[in-house]
Amino acid sequence: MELKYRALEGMNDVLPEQSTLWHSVESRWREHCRRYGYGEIRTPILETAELFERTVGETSDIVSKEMYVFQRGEERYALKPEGTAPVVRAYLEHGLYAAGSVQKLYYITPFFRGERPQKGRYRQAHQFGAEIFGAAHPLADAELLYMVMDFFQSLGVPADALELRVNTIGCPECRPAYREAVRNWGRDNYARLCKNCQARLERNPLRILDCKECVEITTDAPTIDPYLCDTCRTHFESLQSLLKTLEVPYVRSHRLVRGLDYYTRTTFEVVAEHGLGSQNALCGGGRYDGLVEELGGPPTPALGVGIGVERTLLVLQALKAPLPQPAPIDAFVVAFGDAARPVALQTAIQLRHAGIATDLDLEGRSPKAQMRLANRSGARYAILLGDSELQQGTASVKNLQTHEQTTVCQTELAEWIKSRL
RNA sequence: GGGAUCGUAGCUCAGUCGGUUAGAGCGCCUGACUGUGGCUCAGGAGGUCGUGGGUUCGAGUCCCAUCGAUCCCCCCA
Repeated sequence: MELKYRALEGMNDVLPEQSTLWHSVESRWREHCRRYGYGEIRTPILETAELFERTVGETSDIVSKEMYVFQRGEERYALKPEGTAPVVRAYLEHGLYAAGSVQKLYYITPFFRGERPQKGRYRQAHQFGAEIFGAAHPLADAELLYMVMDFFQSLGVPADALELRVNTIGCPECRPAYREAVRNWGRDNYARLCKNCQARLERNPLRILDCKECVEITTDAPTIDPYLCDTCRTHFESLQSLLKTLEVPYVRSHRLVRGLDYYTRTTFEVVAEHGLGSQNALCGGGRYDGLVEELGGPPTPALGVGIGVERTLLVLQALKAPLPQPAPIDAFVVAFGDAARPVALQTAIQLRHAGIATDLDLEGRSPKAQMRLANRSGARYAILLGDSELQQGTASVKNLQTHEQTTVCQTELAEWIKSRL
């Protein structure tokens, strides 16, 4: 069949078979966040493009070449390319800082990036997010990291299938000096750097550390530790000590600098060994202590995480975890003869009102075909209605597993089935 | 944005050296059984071989272009 319309490149439909899995992971996330004291926030898919240009950064790949932007009238809009900026915007817009103390917000959102699709990377993807506002203490970092690893464990992903990578990238106090140091090192080693990194040198030298092509060369690049200010160093040290106390395994990754401009101090990601191909980061996040103020709010320390839903699903799939099956219906109503068809519909509705998942043939099919449908539906009971049942005000109820058949008064039908499910 | 591989029925795939009317399994529909499913048997529907062009007496098969899918680089969830 030649298709006139198909889903756009990198955009996927989730069919009923798959959506059962989505539901189970989504509800797992909701329950998990509830236990950790989070409230849900939902923000629009569309924001003014400027929000992301200001926060994610004009030079970042996400904004400069992947963001879906369009104009309508005077306003430039963007489909959200990530989850944090809109939440910060909403946090300010609704004065959530006025509630005092710490605010914890979680969400499930689609996001959009115009990249070439590959395994684990799509143009519309979905993200579980969690953000903490107003907590400067490393306790917040530790709790967030623990929560993330705890989430994967609750999904049945064994700890040794994952690697938590943690780093600090300093703050506006101490990072400039480090950035200069990396830049100077880069100038000294200019000829050895790849083309990309030569360009990065002036614009965003820290990203050189993240370059796969230059891995060999950057092993002797300066590390941030000697440059960290007292506050940043203490923060990072106590986070690491807390992780040890909580027995969260992690590795220090000097290369983890992240591609979004708003990060300060703690950055982290979780990579999976199996199931993800080359896009192996399951989640990423960090601290963004300057972002709220940058958007015109009061100085507010904050941090957050984004977990890729599709990638999580791929990892689960690779683990061969048993797929959650959609719950079958409870009853299937079969009409023998045309006179019974309206009664069958009424009966189905009556059972549904009683909370019994019920279906029936909607094509006027033969009894035999209806029985086939009943069998295929997975229903426990077939409710058979024919002339004789209609006359007596009864229904023949057939248990499709045991083949047992009983006559039940139509008025007692719902109760009879309910008590047996 | 660059690259590699792949496009035959709803799905998974055969299809020889270029040769007559396009094949299987699964799934779907009907019947055997006029009011009773699964199993079995019999029959049936379903294809512009992704699309367009070219080579040839002849193209699913060879060539070119194009669209799409998958994966990789880049980047990131």
